[in-house]
Amino acid sequence: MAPRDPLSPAQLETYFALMETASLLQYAVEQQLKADGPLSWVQFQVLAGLALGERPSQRMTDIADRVVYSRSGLTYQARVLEDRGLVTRSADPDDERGTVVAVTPAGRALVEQVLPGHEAVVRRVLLDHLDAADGGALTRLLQRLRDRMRQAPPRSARRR
Amino acid sequence: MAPRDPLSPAQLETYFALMETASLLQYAVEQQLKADGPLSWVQFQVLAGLALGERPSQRMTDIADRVVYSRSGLTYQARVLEDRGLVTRSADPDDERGTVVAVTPAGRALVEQVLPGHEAVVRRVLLDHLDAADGGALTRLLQRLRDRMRQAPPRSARRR
DNA sequence: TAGCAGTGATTCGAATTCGTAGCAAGCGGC
DNA sequence: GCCGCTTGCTACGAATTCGAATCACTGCTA
Repeated sequence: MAPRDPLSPAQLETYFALMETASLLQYAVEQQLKADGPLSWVQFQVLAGLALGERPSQRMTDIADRVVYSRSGLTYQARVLEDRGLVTRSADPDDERGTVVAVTPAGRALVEQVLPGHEAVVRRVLLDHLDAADGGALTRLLQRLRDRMRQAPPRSARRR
Repeated sequence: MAPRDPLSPAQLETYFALMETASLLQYAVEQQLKADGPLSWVQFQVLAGLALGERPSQRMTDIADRVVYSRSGLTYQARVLEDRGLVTRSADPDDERGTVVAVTPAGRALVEQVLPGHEAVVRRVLLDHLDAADGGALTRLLQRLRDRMRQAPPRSARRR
């Protein structure tokens, strides 16, 4: 990690404003998820990724990388979600080491249940402060940043 | 929380891209802070806010709101930082209920020690992907969002 | 095809995070 | 000046989070 010149105040501000905005938004949606689910933020991310995404079942490590979480932490959460009947875990037929997590109908139903209130919070806290042009610009910038960051080895790739 | 229409895919993408970008960036800087401090993300935020900001001593609740953290969680972290000699805690002379946290010289030294490597990570993961125009646009948008979100009652204001 | 490094997941223990309850001090109305 | 309510912080218990160690299975290579 070769240190170069210090960051300018404007650069530091980009960084801090990003982290601060995300923290405030996350706290706001967590309140809603707890009240309407209850679901934690990570539980919502896991469930929503399965229920709303392309693939209704995914492997543990893929989920952990998607939500930027430790694999052991995801094991814990997967058990919690399974105990609540929101997902199932089964051995991957293609690779006996792997575990495939799949949403259940109850899991889908819970996502549908919390989603309207969730979207309302996102609208109120985030989207209502962006007009169409700003929203588009912000989304493009963030998408590009996310895609670049995803180029790096995922969290699960740490040495052992 | 009156639900209105569902969000468009583009709107959902704004939301998820923001949260995902922040998560990836946070994970990256946490690795550096752990290696060079060691400091956790919240510890760094607390210390850096005191060492680099305007006010080198702040009240517990103000710090908790600034870093979007629970007050009891901040009590724990303040004790940890105090035990390591990085901050001091003392009664607020103006309000005997209050506790004022102040960085020590050792705390400042530690921030100075981790900062170059920290900035290098921020540069590599975030800033290197933004040219001047994009960085400026992103910063302006995020600053405005953050300021709007800060208009809402802070986390410490929850009912008891 | 036996050996073995690599990968997927879980277990375990330690550290942390949070909400609630409780304590102490301020503040307003009377 | 006193009571009742609020506010600032900490104590406590329960839940969660993480990394390291471990177990099981894959697939490469000699």
